[in-house]
Amino acid sequence: MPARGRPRSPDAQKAILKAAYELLLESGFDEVTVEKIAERAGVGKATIYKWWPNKAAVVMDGFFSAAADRLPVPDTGSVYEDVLIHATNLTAFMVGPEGRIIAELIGQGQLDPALMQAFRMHYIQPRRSEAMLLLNRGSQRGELKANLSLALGVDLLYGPLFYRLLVTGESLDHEGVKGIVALAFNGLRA
Amino acid sequence: MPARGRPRSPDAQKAILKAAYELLLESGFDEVTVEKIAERAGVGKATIYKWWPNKAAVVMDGFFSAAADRLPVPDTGSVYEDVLIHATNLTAFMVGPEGRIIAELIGQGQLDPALMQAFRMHYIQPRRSEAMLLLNRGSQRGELKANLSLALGVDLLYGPLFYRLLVTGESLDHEGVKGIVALAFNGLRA
DNA sequence: GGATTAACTGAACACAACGTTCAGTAATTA
DNA sequence: TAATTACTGAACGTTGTGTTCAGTTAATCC
Repeated sequence: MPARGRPRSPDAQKAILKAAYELLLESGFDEVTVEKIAERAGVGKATIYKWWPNKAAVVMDGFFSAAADRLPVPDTGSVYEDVLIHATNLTAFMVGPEGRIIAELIGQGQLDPALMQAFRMHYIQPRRSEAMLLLNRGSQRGELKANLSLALGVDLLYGPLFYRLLVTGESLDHEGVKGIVALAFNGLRA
Repeated sequence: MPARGRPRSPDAQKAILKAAYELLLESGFDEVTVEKIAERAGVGKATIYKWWPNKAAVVMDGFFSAAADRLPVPDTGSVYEDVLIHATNLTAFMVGPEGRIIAELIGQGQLDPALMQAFRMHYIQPRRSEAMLLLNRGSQRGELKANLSLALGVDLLYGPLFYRLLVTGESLDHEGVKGIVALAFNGLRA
């Protein structure tokens, strides 16, 4: 059942998302305005409001469509190694230019529940699933505490990383990640 | 050296901070406007801008002046017990009405470095200092790993709490806190 | 091909909040 | 009394949001 009238322009959609992401990367969330997105995308402002309810929604969609790649999920045979690699990759992302974006979007999310839910669904949950996969494999191999809750394990491992990114603002280099993961693992091991 | 002209009105200051905090509690950060604060405080808007650079600054100051009490620092003789109590108290705060405020302020902080720095100085650091005091006592008693970095220990214990508050949105009841603290402590113990 | 349907553009608009400015008035010290 | 500084109340400019509307374009249906 093909639509009746003029179809939605895929080019316009792509251009909008791309422009939104570029502007976000260049200048930060509250420098981005819907008018600028429209201008750069070569599109009428009304078109944007036709498909997204507000600025935050477009910008977040732009982020998802640009940064949708999932992190590689390592499989070295050791949970500890796997988690260290995964956490290191995630951290590398978070301290780069994308990290400021993630922080800003989570920040905005604190004022906008719908936005936060979208961010959880599209970004947080996938990362958690990846991590839980690793932990689950280790658990099956008997490398972890018998009745360990995987979700709790993820909280313990990744919580401190986000805590630093969002709250304390401390730097997060490779050594830092290693320290956190190592210490947390003392608690998780069989 | 008493000031030259008319002195700053302490009543006005108090009224402004009180109004800001009340509005924040009632309606959330972006429902609060400077005009509403001025109106409720019975004060000219110009007076507010005379003493604070922007809305975020007044609102945060209002929060500090209302919620400035530090958490009681327990001393049971057991680090584990002490930390559990402290973490439980902090969590109780964070899941209450104040918790939404904390999340909103940290959220705003992601877009405003000066604001975030103020929040760290007035709220985050004191909590961390309290926690480090507890850990330090335990360390002196030999209850913790020999060369444990106290700062890292705090990250491991409190990171997951903030992570849940700000990122995953999972509920945080007493059992949840207990689970996190217990698991983290496996990693910290001697 | 003509009629219909729906999307897109571009411009105008109303609205809200921010932050500024200014004239007039109040409180304090020299 | 003069000088100084703060406070009020109102007006103002600016920016960004989100809406609306007339005109145009791209598709399907008959």
